[in-house]
Amino acid sequence: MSTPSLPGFEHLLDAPPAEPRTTRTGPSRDELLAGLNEPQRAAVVHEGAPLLVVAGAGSGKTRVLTRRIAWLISERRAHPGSILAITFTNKAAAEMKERVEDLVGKRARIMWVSTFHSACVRILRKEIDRFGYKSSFSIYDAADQKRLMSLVIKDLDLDPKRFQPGPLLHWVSNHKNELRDEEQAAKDAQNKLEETYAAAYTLYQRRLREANALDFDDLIMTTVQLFQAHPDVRETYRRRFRHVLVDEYQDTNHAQYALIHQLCAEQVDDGAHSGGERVEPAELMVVGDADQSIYAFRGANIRNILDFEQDFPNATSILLEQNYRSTQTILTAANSVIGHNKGRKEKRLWSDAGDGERIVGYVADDEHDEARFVSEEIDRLVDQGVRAADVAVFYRTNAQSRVFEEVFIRTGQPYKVVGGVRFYERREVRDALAYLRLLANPDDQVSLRRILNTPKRGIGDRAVACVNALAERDRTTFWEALRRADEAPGLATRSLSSIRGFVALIEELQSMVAAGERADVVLETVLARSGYLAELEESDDPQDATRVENLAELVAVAREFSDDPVAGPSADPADVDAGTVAPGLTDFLERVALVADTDQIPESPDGDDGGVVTLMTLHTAKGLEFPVVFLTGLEDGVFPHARALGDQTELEEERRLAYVGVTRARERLYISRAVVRSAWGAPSHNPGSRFLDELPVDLVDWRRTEASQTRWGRPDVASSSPAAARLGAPTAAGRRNFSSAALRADAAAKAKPARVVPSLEPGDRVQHDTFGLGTVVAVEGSADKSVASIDFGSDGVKRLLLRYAPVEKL
DNA sequence: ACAAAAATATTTTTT
DNA sequence: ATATTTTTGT
Repeated sequence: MSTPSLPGFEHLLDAPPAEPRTTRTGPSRDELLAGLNEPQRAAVVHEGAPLLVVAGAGSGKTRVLTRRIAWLISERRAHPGSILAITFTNKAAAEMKERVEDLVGKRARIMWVSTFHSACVRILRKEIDRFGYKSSFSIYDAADQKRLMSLVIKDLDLDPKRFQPGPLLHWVSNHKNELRDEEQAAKDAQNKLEETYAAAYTLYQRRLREANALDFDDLIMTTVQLFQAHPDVRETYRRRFRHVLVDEYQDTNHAQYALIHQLCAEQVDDGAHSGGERVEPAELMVVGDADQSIYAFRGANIRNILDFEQDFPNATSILLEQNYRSTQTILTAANSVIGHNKGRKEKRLWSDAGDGERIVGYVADDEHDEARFVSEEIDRLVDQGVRAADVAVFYRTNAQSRVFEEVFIRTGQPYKVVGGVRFYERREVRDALAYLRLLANPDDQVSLRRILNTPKRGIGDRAVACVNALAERDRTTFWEALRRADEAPGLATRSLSSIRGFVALIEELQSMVAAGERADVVLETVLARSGYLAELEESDDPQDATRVENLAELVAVAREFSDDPVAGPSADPADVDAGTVAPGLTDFLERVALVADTDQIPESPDGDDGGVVTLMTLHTAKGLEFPVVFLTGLEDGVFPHARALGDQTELEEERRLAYVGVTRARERLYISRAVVRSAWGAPSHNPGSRFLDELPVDLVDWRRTEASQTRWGRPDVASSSPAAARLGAPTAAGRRNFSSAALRADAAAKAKPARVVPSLEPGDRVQHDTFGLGTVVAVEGSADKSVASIDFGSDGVKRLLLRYAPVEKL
């Protein structure tokens, strides 16, 4: 047969397919099917037609997925490199990979197990040059998008009152999820307003392109477009992936659906010459549960799972209803709540684990009272021998975590907030990353402008405007214009020399990256040489101290990453496996962009200290399970969220969220609400959540009800009553600086020996790429750590790290 | 150009 | 109530 190039594993084509170890080092048939019930087994061994597995909560779908992959590899002799498994989070991907590896060994490593986004990035890094992007493209997250859109609004002179970045981006995102590009949006505009939106979309895309950047939604849409525009590329991947598995299928959006379809659907013969022989489509298995679809707000289309059988003709489906996680009490409650949704396919979870404990309910005076109840209850449970790590507290919105944190800090209960104020969204972290991104992609305008004057180096709005004018006049990038700032009309000399300093800094750092330096070393150098760290360290603001700690942690993350030989996701795993590709700066940035959760992962069960209590939103909780769960804030307006109250569709999504929450619990479930809750500023009085009424009455043991409370706003005479709190006596809470494990930045990062470190002595004349001619004043340090002070005349005396500085001895 | 003061948005949920 | 953005003052 003719062998078209399969990216990244040409070497495999030469080797005989049956490696000796496939004979019988792997698990036996029986091992792979052990402990599975009938439908689970059927799913594992299914062959051929597309398969939909409808997996109720706790029905062991992860097990089915991992066993199936192992089965494909060891029983059906599928090459691991021909398997693509899509999960919802990177964490889930890592876990799945690990479990499969446990079953079939190291060769599992070259499978593609990742999120849609990671998989697309991997494809795009390799192929996007066909669309005129550079492979070093940046990935813009929500904050970058917002910044860029703000610029667009300004450029288009739109009324900032009527056109705000948030709603605009939401609109754009919807279009991208539906695979509608800016041209189509413009064509479809029905009225003036939509025309304006489309115009913003168009300019936004142009700016992204100029910045050689893609936003989250682009990652998927662009991959789909790539496959459309270049059938040969699509064929490459169609041939490559013989088995495609998609988890959480109910949360896929249209673009993701289209991608799967491109890879797995029967090829419609367009009559034309597609060159080679037809490829059998990949075997597809999707797993999901329509009742757990909770991401419609970001474009997930529940129809993808409901219509699976139409979309993929002759598909079969398998239903998993037996639950291995929870007590029957919890399942009955869950079934009862979700049963209030209309038009769903009936599905009743059952368990043979017995009834277990009744659900405990509590009506609190206010959110503090609720938190206190939770905290005291956890104390009691711990006394009874429950481990703190087995307990989770769920809430609807991130803001609600605060009260719990306050109480836990006061009582000394160790806890961990998953998600929330994300590490990677802190200002200092974003600043540091902006430097790195600029180094990887000099066209990245958003990052460039973010750090241009951070720390303050005297490059103000005026200077930026001048440079920008130059860039526009000469149709170059902003960065290019910066480098040629001396040609910019109207630029103050002062600003010019600042800019030169900045350019020199970046260029030196770039040379470090070009030399293949480790991400952590680059990062440390950035922090030191930019003066960013120094500025924070000199400040008296106590917040800046935690910022320094956060940066130290970032360095630690980078170091850990650089030490991990299999970390690089952008490289093809086949390459990584061959040991040729070490994780680089780009890989690190990718990890950071695509992984939402660093503080993530609730404590692993090891250790003997009982671990920590986990706090998270209901959305984050999806896919997890805990022996004890507290479901808090069950009030109309909070959960279900106020915005959903008027809309039947949204209300049903909230109900599914409740269903997800309830089914996370294994043994004990607590539900609570507060009569009064203070939402940004003023307190508000919320009625109980309608979901509470949907629970079977006899399943809930109400410890305290509204009726048992005192009438006229005078609860028990305790110092902690709301009344007392209102009159001064502000709790000593103050500001909480819940810094995560402070990692000392005992720098001393060993640097690799570099090649040509010019040996200089005071008095030597040198040539610098940016500053021109200079005279060496002093040299400190030795070998590759040497720093020279060089007088560049009008540009002043610079201290340069010789290993990276673009200087030449004359 | 920068710091301080004032206005303004922000609270849905995330890759 | 807090964080961020914009305006004002030096």
